[in-house]
Amino acid sequence: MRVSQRTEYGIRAMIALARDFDDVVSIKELAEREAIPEPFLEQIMADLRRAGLLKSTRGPYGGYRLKSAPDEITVGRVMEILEGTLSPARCASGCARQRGCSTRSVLDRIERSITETLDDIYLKDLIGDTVDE
Amino acid sequence: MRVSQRTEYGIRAMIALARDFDDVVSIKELAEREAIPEPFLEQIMADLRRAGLLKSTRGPYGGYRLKSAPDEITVGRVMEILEGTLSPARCASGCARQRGCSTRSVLDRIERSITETLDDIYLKDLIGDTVDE
DNA sequence: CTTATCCTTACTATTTTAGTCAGGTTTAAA
DNA sequence: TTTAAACCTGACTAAAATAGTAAGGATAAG
Ligand code: FES
Ligand code: FES
Repeated sequence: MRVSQRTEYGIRAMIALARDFDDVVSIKELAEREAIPEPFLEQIMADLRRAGLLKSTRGPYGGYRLKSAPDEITVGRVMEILEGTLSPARCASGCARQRGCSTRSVLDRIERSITETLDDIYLKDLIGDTVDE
Repeated sequence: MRVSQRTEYGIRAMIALARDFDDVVSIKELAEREAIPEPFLEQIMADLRRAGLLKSTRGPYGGYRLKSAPDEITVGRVMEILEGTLSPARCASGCARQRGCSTRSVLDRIERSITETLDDIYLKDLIGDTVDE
């Protein structure tokens, strides 16, 4: 049940952008600062942009910035995008046997508690911390 | 962040044994009933036994049974054994940068809420459900 | 003694994750 | 208007984790 490296990188990048909310930061810069492989980060940022969390500017002096303020973006949303879902279940949410499936009822409870926890943590709450890796 | 097949099988097997608390059930029987590959289940059961959740009897008419009553075993304990840990963090709990690591603080919060949730669910609470796969 | 069962270790195959690469598109600035 | 710095995309490869298999030994009932 570990979180993927991809997600971890994404969270770190988002926190870094939250700290630098007024600036546009390039992937190159961000990758260096956070010690993340540049082309890998590029993919991650593209996903976060497509999901509507970032806006990008192309060309020289271009880069990324948060689309909303750090106190409007939850870690839950970031993780949901990067992990695909926050549910630990192995079968789709519309599974026919869902009703009455013991394992599923347990996994659904886990999902609810994760969601509740993460929807309460905003990027803003994390920018005070000193290390991000 | 999905749970492994191994863990899912393990939970199902434990629930099945909870239903049949008075009997000794062989792996063969259990594997058939729950549609789990027999030699794979064998490994899983051995882990649960080594961790102290099951007791086994060898030889003909042998098999497994729960070591404690279904109202004394939590799903949290079962999952902890099968997953190794309930923490989604990628680095060990003694990581040097743990203090002040933003990502870690988020992952630790997730772990706490998962643990709280799962330590409240006993096998007993699940034996009423009709389907287990 | 034979057979059913657990027990252990080692192996293989499959799937997922992590990361790379190549080449295209946009845009600021010289 | 050319150049270069950035984003953008999709396909590819490598590594790691997971799922599952195989082989053979140990124990105990009948
Ligand atoms: S098998 Fe799909 S919900 Fe349990
Ligand atoms: S790097 Fe180990 S706790 Fe964050």
